[in-house]
Amino acid sequence: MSRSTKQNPERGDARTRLLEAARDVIRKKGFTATTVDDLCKAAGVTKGAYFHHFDSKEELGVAAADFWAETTSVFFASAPYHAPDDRKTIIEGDPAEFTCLVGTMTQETYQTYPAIREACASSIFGHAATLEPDIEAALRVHGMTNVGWTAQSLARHTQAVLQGAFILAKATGDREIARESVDHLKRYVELLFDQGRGQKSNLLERRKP
Amino acid sequence: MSRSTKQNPERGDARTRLLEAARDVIRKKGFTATTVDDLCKAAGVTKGAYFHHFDSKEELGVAAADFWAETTSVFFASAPYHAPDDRKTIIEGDPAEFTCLVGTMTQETYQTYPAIREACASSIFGHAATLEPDIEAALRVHGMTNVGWTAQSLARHTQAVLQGAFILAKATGDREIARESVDHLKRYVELLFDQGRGQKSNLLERRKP
DNA sequence: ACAAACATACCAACCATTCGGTATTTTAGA
DNA sequence: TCTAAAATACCGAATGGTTGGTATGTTTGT
Repeated sequence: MSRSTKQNPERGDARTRLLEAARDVIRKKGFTATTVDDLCKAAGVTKGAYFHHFDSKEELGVAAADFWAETTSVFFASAPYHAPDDRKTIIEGDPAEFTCLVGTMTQETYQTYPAIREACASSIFGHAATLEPDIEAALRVHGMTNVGWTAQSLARHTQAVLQGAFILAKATGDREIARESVDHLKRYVELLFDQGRGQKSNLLERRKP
Repeated sequence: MSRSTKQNPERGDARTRLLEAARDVIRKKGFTATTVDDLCKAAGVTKGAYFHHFDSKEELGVAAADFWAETTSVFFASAPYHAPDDRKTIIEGDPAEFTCLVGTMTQETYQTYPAIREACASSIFGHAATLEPDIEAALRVHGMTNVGWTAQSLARHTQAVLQGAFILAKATGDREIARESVDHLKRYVELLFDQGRGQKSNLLERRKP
């Protein structure tokens, strides 16, 4: 993929560097406020290179959302909470990693750039979907059925909390407030499964280890 | 406040109409993508009137955030869940009302327009603060102490959930998904207070250092 | 040689803001 | 109360910098 040269070892990487620049700059300034020149400067690339790789700014937005989905999927897959053995571990991890590009872009593009909105939605709900098996496994482990909510909706709720937590963090400039929301989410999940355990022992006398 | 005329009964209302236009247009397109012309057209006002009332676009952003805080405070104060009665009623109300202007603007302006970010933060946390007395009252009613969380953090968490829920709604184009997140939040609050009621001594034992 | 990857110069549309001017209301003095 | 002047509200064409995009040339690997 990379076409490096003796003179310029960066050559051939323009596309990737532009996507990384998009990830960083758009999260700070937003999609609309980020100009093509901003991206070129941040990536150390000329406009010619930019429009060689992306036909329009919209196309870059879509590519950036896809890039985000791919790169953070790697993070998701290797995250400790992806070990499907206990419900407490579902929400572990560093919330700073969730300064979500696609959440930011969604707000700006949902009415104006349908293609970008769609790519963002895929990323958000793709991530949510990776949590579902864990939640379902936890439900099974605790023998919980008919709980009044679905694994899918809880998985999506975690995404909502993270997105919202980051808005509060941006509003204050302090990420601690985001962690507090994540703590509430964690407590919620614990209560959900504690309640499940209690109900089960009530119904089935003794619970299994 | 209104300075109506025989010829033009709308005269004197330009400022208010611009703020209403800002509320509506910015929520759809975002702050940066919304041009001054957009606002003038939506408000039925000329550029001259716009810059008579607002020295800059940034100033309008601040004014719009303040306007939002004022107008939605009225809604908050009259909302049914503001009766400090029972915990279940805390989250009632129409989530569609929370298509939050200040949440949207926060994402776009937190790095580029500190004044707007500040006004948005005031609105968000001002609303959160109105929930605190209710939560504290509910804690008192249930005789709960040392619960490991504060009324402030729970109040802020509700704002986070609402903000996040709306991002998901924008991503899907379906507001039902927002309601699901609010349902999870409601369930969380119920569990918090159920636990307080059912196992008060147990809770105190476990949490005490 | 050929195509992909990049560079440079340029442009037309757009956008926030300015500014000279008019209409209307309020204020202050006689 | 009447009036002149000051203040406020509004108008809309002009401006100048910015922006996404283009046209065209150059370099590089195969």
